[in-house]
Formats: sequence, C-alpha cells, structure tokens
Amino acid sequence: MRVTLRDISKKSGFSVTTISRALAGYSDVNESTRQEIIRIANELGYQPNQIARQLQGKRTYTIGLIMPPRPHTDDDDFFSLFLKGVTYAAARNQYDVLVSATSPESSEMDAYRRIVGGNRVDGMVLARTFHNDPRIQYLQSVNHPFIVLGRSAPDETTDFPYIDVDSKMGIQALVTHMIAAGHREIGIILPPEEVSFTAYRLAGYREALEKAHIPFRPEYCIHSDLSFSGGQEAARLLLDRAPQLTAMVGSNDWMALGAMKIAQDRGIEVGRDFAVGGYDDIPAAAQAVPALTTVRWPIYGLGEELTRRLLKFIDRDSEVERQQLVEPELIIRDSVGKKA
Amino acid sequence: MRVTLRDISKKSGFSVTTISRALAGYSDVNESTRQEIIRIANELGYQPNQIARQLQGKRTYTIGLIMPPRPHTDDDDFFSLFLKGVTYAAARNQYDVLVSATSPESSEMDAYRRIVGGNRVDGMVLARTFHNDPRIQYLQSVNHPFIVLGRSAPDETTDFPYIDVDSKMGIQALVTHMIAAGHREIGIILPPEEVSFTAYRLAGYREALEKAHIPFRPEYCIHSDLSFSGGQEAARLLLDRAPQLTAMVGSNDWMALGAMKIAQDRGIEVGRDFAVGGYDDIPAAAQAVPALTTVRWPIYGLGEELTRRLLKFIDRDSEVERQQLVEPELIIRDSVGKKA
DNA sequence: TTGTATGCGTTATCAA
DNA sequence: TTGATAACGCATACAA
Repeated sequence: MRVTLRDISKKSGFSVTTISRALAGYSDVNESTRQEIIRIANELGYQPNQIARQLQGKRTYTIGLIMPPRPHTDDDDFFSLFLKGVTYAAARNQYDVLVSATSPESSEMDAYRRIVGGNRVDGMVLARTFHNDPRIQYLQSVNHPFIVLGRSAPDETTDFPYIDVDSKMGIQALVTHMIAAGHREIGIILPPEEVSFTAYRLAGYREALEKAHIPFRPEYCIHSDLSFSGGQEAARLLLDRAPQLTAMVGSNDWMALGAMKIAQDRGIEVGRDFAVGGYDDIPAAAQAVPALTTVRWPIYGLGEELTRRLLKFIDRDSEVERQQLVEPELIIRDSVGKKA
Repeated sequence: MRVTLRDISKKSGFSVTTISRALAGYSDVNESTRQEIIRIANELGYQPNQIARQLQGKRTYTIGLIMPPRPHTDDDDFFSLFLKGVTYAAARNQYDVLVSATSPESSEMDAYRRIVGGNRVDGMVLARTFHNDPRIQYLQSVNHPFIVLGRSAPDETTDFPYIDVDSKMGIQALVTHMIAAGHREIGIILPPEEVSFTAYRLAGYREALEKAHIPFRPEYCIHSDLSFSGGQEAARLLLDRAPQLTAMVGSNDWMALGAMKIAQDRGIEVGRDFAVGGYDDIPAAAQAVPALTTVRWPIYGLGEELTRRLLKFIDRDSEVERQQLVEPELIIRDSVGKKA
C-alpha cells in the first residue's frame, strides 16, 4: 500500500498538518520534531501523492503537448527534436510534459478540451498552426496559458504568444543562392495549403524571383505532405509538367531528398545539372549524396525557449517577450552547384 | 472560472450526485433529468476535472516514460519513433503519456520515485536496460506495473515483463552476410558496456565468426556511444589499430554511417573494397551512399505492442504473454558487396 | 429515481 | 509550536 501523511501521523503521533508542514520546510515547526518526522517518512518510504497536491494546489507542474493526428509520416525528426527541447527545458524547471495523441474516434479538439479543460496541465505548447486554428481560438477563449511555434498566416490576426522562424527569409536566401548559381527555372514543393507557414515559404520564393526579375510561374509550384514519398511524387509531377526546370526547392528536407532521388533516377546529375535545396537541416541532409543545401533553424533550442517562456507566462511574468521572429541560416552544401 | 459539478447543481437544482451519475451514463437516472443536465452541462461548457477524478478513482489513465538523462545524441530516431508508437497506442485506449526528463540537479531515480511513487501514472514503459538496472529493481519493489523494451544481460535475472529483439540473431545474420561476401577481417563497434543488449550483439558477432572458423580478435572490437561522431571516432581508432580490416559492423546505423564516412574519407570504396553494416534501419540508412545494409526491427510497432500489453497488465489481464523475443530482419543494400 | 454523507491525500486557515 | 477543520472536485455506498 501507498504511504500517506496519515501513516506518518499514526507512527509519529504528530498531526497530519504538522507532518505536512515539517516536510514542506516551514519554519514554525520544532527542529527536533522535523527531524523525527523526516526520519519516519524516509523509513516508510513516503512519496507525496502528486495528484492530491495538484487538486489542492491547483497547479500541476505539467505542460501539455498534443501530437498531430496522423501517426505515420517522415516528419518525425522535427517533432521528436522539438519535444526533446520542450521536455528538457521543462525538467530543468521541475515540470513534466503530458503528451497526448488523438484516438481515431475522437477529434483533436476533444484532446485539447480534455487536457486543458480537465485541468491536467498548467500550459500548452502548440507546434504548428493552421488557418484560423481552432486550437488557438479555444485556448484564447478559456484563457489558458499557451505558446506556439509559428505565427498565423500573413493575413490573419496573430495576437498570441509565439516564436517563429522567418521562413520567408530562409527560402528567399535559398532561392537567391540558386539564382546566383545560374538557375532561372526553379520549381518549389510547398507544404500543404492548410498549414500557416506555407504562405511565408511561397512569399520567400516569389520575392527572390522578383528581385532577379524572373517571372513567377504558378505551374512551377506544387503542394505536398512533408514526407519523402510525397516529395518524390511532387517532383515527378513537376518534372513532367515542366521539364525545363533546373532547380527545385523542397519545403522540408525529406521532400527535397525525395525530389533529389527522382532527379537522380532520371539520370540527372544533382549538384551540377540540377539543383535541389531543402529546409530544416535534418541529420540525413548532411548525409545525402550530394550533401543537401538547406536552411537550418534551431528546432531543439526553440523547444527549449518556447518552454521557458511558457513557464514565465504561467508564473504571470509580464516581462517576457510575447512574439519573436528568429532568423534561419542557409547551409550551403553540394546539392546546389554552379550551373554548367 | 472553471465549471464544476457544483455549478451545474446550482443551475439545475439537482444534487451533485445526480449530476455525476447522469453524466456518467448510469441507468438509474430519469432520462428527462439526464437530458436537462446534459443540456446545462454543455451550456456551461463543463469539463470534468481529471485531477479530481484521478484522486478519487485511483486511476490516472496515464502511462509514464522517462527520457534518458543526456539531452543530445544522434540516437533520437529510435526514441522518437518509439514514443510515437507508445503514444498512439495509448491514445487508442484513452490513455495519455507523461514524459519526464531528469533535471541536471536530480537523479534519474528521483524522477521514477516522483512519477511512480507520486501516483502520477498507472504504469511505466522503460526503453533500455542497464546492468542490474535500479529502475527495474525499484519498480519491482513497489510492485508497480511496467514493461520493458529489452531484456537484462545474459547472465542476469530477467523476471520482468519485456519484449526484446533478438539482436544476437540480427548481428549474426549481418556478419554471416559479410562473411559470405568474402570478408574475414571484420571489426565491430559495440554499444556502451553498461547497456544490457551489448552482450547480445557481441555474442552474435562471435557466433557468426565461430561458425565460419574465423578466430575472434578482441582488438577488432571497440565500444562507442551510438552517435554518428562516436562511430567516426571508433572507426578511426579501429582502422588505425587494425588496417587489415575489410568490414565493419556498427551497432546502430548512426555509428555505421560514421564509420562509412571515415572509410570514405580515407579513400576506401565502401561496398566494394570495404563493407559496412548497421543496425536499426533508420531513414538515413536507405538514404546513404552506398545504401546501408542493416538490421531492421519494428521500433514503432514495438512501442505500440509494449503499450497494449502494459495496459493489460494494469487491467490485471493475466492472459498476456509476459516475455517475448522478436526476430529482426536483415536488410541487404549496397554497403556490403562481394569482396573483390 | 434522487439525495446525503464520506473519502481520495494534500495544503491552508485559524484557533489553541 | 501544534492540531482541528475545511477545501480542492469528483465518485461511491447507502439511505430515502
């Protein structure tokens, strides 16, 4: 059976109140009493019941993170690294992380209501935003602390706390780099339309072209699902539709790697005849042959920073910067070379 | 403010008990009463307080997973995929997952005591075992439901529920494949000594050699830390120490990839002059050039299966198989070729 | 069919 | 310096 304050009370003769106060380190308890109580507590192997504490204290010292509904994608690297950042930053502040997924029968919003409305966490971290994101609307409506990795789309209101990467700038830098290498017919595989950041990627692409006075062609753009196979399929379609392309941007590394594979399968030499660029800088990017030129952003670090800020919101620290844009870094490798 | 049963009681005139029973779907409440109560509950946006439920019901519908102490390694792929399997299987059974890391000041065992002793979870999933693993001893001593991915080392008692992969067999198949390709001087980069499965990997390696009447040489073995850079360093040392090697086994893919890199940097053609084999079949393995021959085991699926079983243990279902060994699969790619 | 009383384990308030 | 009592929100045994 579990050891409770009551057990210590029985064994020591002191009241439950005194035990609680002694163990909590209050100053108004006799030092010898405290020692005695601590001794017995250790002897019995007492561990405070966190659930009871949470109920009484109205604090859970837990933050919540809800996994995207689909179990299987190649998009893992992002999420796992992010979760790691969150978890370790939380741990450094004595917080735990409640991770929840959506069961097939229920909706993602149900999970939010259960976790948040059910008082299981002190705050939430969201990892990606959609257009008019209902999760954000919900969290705002119940006034629950939360922070988001990523802004809203350009034309939507963004009055919530977030940190985002300036992916417009990232893609722009990448495309500009391709142009400098002599490419003019550049395709792009975009993220799904419903994801907020898609618009920023597209904007970066368009601006880079514009600055170089290269006309924007809608037929050079295609949406896919952030997976390797999705990148393959998109690249196939794009290449069939526009064989004149000499470069292709993937909106994440897996799609870029998929595109690279397709190009190579068709006998095109990537890095010389054809340029491929990615986004994220996952481990496999450096590993690829040719090594993938990509845009790096600090996933793990952002998980940490987001968490630190969320904990400050929870503690009603108003000094925290509410919104921030982080600059990504262009990592130049071999998959974009001087065009022959 | 949060809506409680009490609020519904006030508004509806029924007692808290009746509300509770109505919402819980008990049959002994008048249907019209129930409808009325449900209506008001929805109107008020009632969400049951999970913490109160947990305290009262002594069930948390949560399973726990504690992250290894070190925040940064390349070993992420394993853990993230595993956690995903766990989380989705849990979600399908209406369970959440509490993920905790160890803060720098405290020990890993403290985290276990806090989470388990603090009654925060109904069961624990452990991901890797060490020699005389104190976590397992603790969980056994408090008689808390748990399940482990991985057995104890060969000479230690294993009277706990687990699923493990027969990595002895996996490595043996890989090394045998190398031998069949004409290699006789085969090195191996082993996992850290303190990890239980290291002994099985070594045993698989030795048995494969033995069957082929190739003498075992301790100087062909080295331990490393499961990371890419660790693999590089180990391969460097091994190659300096034994330049006659024509093949190398990495105990996971990242180390194998690190070794491959080192060999290639030295101008050795991997896949022809030199063989490299890995373990895990992470996405980057198929991506490598040459594509990495490796041993595949279903990380995601094992996360799921472990969780399903754990939930049955929690429900005192004695029909569950307590221990199981799963066979891995040799994935033959290009990094091990016929020796010229 | 509904309500009263009690308890889950802890902390806070207040009186002794 | 210590202890009795109440409260957190819910669910259960039992009475009505």
